Parts: sequence; C-alpha cells; structure tokens
Amino acid sequence: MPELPEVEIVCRHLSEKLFSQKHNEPLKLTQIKTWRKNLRYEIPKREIQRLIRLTEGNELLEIKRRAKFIQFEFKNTVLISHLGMTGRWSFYRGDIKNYDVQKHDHLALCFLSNVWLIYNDPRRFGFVELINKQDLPDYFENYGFEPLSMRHHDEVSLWEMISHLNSPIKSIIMNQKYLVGVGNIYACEALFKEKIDPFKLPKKIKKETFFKLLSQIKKILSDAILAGGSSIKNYRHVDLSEGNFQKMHLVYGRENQPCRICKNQVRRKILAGRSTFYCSACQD
DNA sequence: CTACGAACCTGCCTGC
DNA sequence: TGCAGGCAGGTTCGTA
Repeated sequence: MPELPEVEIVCRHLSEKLFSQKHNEPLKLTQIKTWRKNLRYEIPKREIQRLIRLTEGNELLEIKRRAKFIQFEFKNTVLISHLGMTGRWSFYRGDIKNYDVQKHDHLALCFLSNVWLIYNDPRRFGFVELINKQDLPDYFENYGFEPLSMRHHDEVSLWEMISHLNSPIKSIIMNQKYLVGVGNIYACEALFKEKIDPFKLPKKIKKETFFKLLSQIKKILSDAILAGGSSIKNYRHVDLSEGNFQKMHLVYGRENQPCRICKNQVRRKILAGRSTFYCSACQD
C-alpha cells in the first residue's frame, strides 16, 4: 500500500495532531492495548510496557520517516512501524472502553490520558518493533538513498552502484538497498514519464537518462505528497480521508486503457512478481 | 551476484 | 447464489 509519499503523509499528520496543540504536560506514552498478539511479527508488548513504566524516557520527542518506516522517537528508544500493504494509524480521543473496535484493529497506544493511536491492518504485513536509538544506524544499514534528499554526488554514487547490474531498471529503483521509498506505483509512473522500458537493463541506459529518471522520481514523489498520496484500496490518512494522487496515475492500474500520450493500449506484464504497467509504444 | 517463485495474510472482484 | 481464481501501495526466504 504505502510507498514513500503515503508514509510521509502519515508521519506529518501524526506529528501535527500530536505536537501542534499545546499540552500542559510532556507527551508521554502511558498505555498500550492489543487486540491481537502478532502482525507480521509478534507485537513487542512487554518491551513497550517497559518503556511506558519509565518515569523519564517515555516522552515522545519526534515522529520521523526513513524509507517506508515510521519512527516514533523517545529519548533512548525508537518505536518502528512499517505499514506493510494495508496498515494505517488513526486517532481516538477518549476512554478506550468506549472505543468501537473495528475489524483488524490490532494495537493502540495511549499518549497523555486519552489520546489513542490505533493501528489497523487487514493483511497484517505491517509490524512494529522497539529498538535502542543507538541501534538505528545498524537497523537501516542495508537501506539506500532517500530520493528526496539525494545530492548530485549521491546520484553519481548510485549510478556507479547500479550501472553494472544485470537487473531490469524497475527492479533496481524498487530495490530498497539502492533507493528507498519507491514501490510499484511510483516506479511504473516514473518510468512511463521518462519513457523508459521497465525491463531495460542499466547497461542500455545512458547516465544522463538515469539522472533524469531520478529527477522524475523526486518530482513524482513530491507531487504525490502534495496530492495526499495514492488511495487505491486501503490507504487512508490519519483522519481516514483519501489521497488524490491516484487520479493522476498515467499507467498504474490502467491495463488495456489508452495511453494518455499515444492512445495505444497500456500493457500489464509481471516483472519480479509485480504487475508492471507501461506503454510499449512510448517506453523503450 | 541474480532471478524467480513462494510465503506471509485478508478482502474484493470477476467469471463460470 | 456459490465457488474458484486472480489480484492488491511490501518484504523476506529458499532454490536454481
């Protein structure tokens, strides 16, 4: 479900809601409620309870995104949340006893005395983990560049890393160890806009073309953030409203419909196990 | 290395 | 109406 723009929006909304209004007390994690033991992995309930019991160190300081992960930062600890395909966080204010539990609600975290963050995830591909802040670099050691903060020298190093690889360009830009945050939708869209065949190998791609593709990826991700992300099925904002970027998709989900540029039919082929939408006339 | 398929889950849509 | 099959914003594992 959520690629970089969707995760970024969730982080921003969570931050706005939790930090924008002035509280009279520090924003402390005070309770955890679980309706199910595990998501993709077991929910670290005891570790979270240990965090809650701290008199210091259980104050939420910041919410950040890295790759497709949400990081809830405490003094020495980071609660990591990955949304998988269908995960979502939403708010509930009040006594949890009065909360109308929804199907696939798995976990709730309480800040202060009545601000609850509810995690809902039908397919349970998402997960939460608790790690020491000092282990954060190790946790992300196999993750690549953040597209939105890449500088020119990063782009040059990325090209050096990937130009010799014998994998289709789409697999490469979706591979989190090289470039993070790009998933199936935005990979399809960016390759279409740059008129690059998703199956093309790097050795057939000019360096300048690759740099243009990176610029296009940055532009699409930024535009998608501005449009509130892509709501295909499950993705919702923290207030459960929908994004709008799906209306701007040029190829994704448009199999057999006319290409918006040349009117040929948009095709769908499987690449690395994922549906890949493209126009064989425009992209080569 | 790389490629591929399968696995992890649930729900929804299509076609017979 | 029912049921089988295919498909879905992701990641990880095993096998070739």
